[in-house]
Amino acid sequence: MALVSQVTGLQKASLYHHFPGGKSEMLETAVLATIVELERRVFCFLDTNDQAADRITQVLKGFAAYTNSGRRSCLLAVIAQSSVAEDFKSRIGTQFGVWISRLSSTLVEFGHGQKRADMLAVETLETLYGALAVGRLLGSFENVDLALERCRAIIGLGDKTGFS
Amino acid sequence: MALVSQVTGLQKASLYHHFPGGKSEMLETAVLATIVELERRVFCFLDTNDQAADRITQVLKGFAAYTNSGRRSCLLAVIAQSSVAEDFKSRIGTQFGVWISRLSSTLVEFGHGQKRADMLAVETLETLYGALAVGRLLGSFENVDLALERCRAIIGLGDKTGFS
DNA sequence: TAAACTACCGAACGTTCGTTCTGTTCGAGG
DNA sequence: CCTCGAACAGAACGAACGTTCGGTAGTTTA
Repeated sequence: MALVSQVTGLQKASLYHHFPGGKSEMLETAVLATIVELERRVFCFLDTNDQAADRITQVLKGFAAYTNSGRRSCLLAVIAQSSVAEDFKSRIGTQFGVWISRLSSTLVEFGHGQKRADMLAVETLETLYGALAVGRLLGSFENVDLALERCRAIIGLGDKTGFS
Repeated sequence: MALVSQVTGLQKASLYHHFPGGKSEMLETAVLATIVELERRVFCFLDTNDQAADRITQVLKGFAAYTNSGRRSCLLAVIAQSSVAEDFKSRIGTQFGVWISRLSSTLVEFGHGQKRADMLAVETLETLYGALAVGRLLGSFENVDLALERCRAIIGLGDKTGFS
C-alpha cells in the first residue's frame, strides 16, 4: 500500500476512496486491467480482417511492444508463478484458454491442421513466456527478440528459422 | 515466518536459532539450496562420461522429475519474476549462464556448431521454463511433457518433431 | 444560495510482522 | 553425577501493515 501510495502520489486513505474493497480490489482491478491491456495490445490483432499470416505477425510484434522486448514482465505470469491471489488463477487460466483457441483458429486459417494448430498455439505462448522467464533469469533480454523470430519460423512465417 | 513455522513445526523463535540472520538468511539458504538441487537433479548429468545425446536426455528427464512435470514450480523462476530478493538475481543470472554454457558445450560435442549450440542451449531453457510458465497460467500441465519431447526434437535427438 | 457530492488528506486504529529476550529440555562428555 | 551446549519455546517488543475515521476544498445539482 505504501508503495502504491508513493507511485500514484495519493495518500493511502485516498486509495480507499477509489477502491473501497482495499488491497484485494486493487489487485483484482490490476489483473483485469492487464487482461484488457493484453487483449488491446496483443491478441486483438487475431480478429482483424487482415490475412492470417499478418495477424500472427502483429500479435508477436504486439507482445514485443507490450513487454518492451522482455524488459517489462507480465503481471499474469507473475501471479501465475506466485502463491498470492489464488482466486484469480482460474480466471487467468480461462482467459489464456480463450487466447490459445483464437490463436489456433488463426493458425488453421493460415493452413495448419486443427491438431497441429492447437499444438502450435500453446507452443507459441510457451515460447513467448519462456523467453520472458529466461530473460529475467539471466538479467539480459537479447534472447526475447530472437525467440519472437523463432516463433515466426516455427509457425511457418519467417525467413530466419532458428532451427537447422 | 508464521507459515515457515507452521510447515516446519518449529516455533518462530526456534527458527532464529538455526538462522540467526532471520528472514533474509533463510531466503538466501533456500536460493542456494535450490541451485544445489538443480545441479544435483538436472545439470550434473552434463558432466558424466555418457554420450552427449544421453546426457542431454538425462538433463531433460531430470528437469521433468525436478518439477514433477510442471506441477511444482522452480524457486529461481519465481524469484526472477518477483521483485523481492533483488540481491540474489545476479547470483542466479550467473548460475544460469554457467548452466547454459555447459549445455552448449555438450551440444557442440553432440555435433552442433558453436554458435548454433549457444542458441540451442538458451532455447532449451526457454522451452523448459516457458512450458512451466504456461502450465501455471493454464492451471494444467499436459503441455510440459510435450515441451520436453519438443526439446529433444529441436536439438536433434528425438523421433517426434513437434514441428512440420 | 444551499445542499449534495466528489476527491482528497492527516491522524489514528488494531493487527500482523519480523525479531529478541529469557528461559526450559535433553542428550553427550567429562 | 554434574556440566555444558544444542535445540526449542513462551512471551513480549517495536515497526510496519492494511484499514478507518473525521474533516477540508472544490465542484455540481436543485
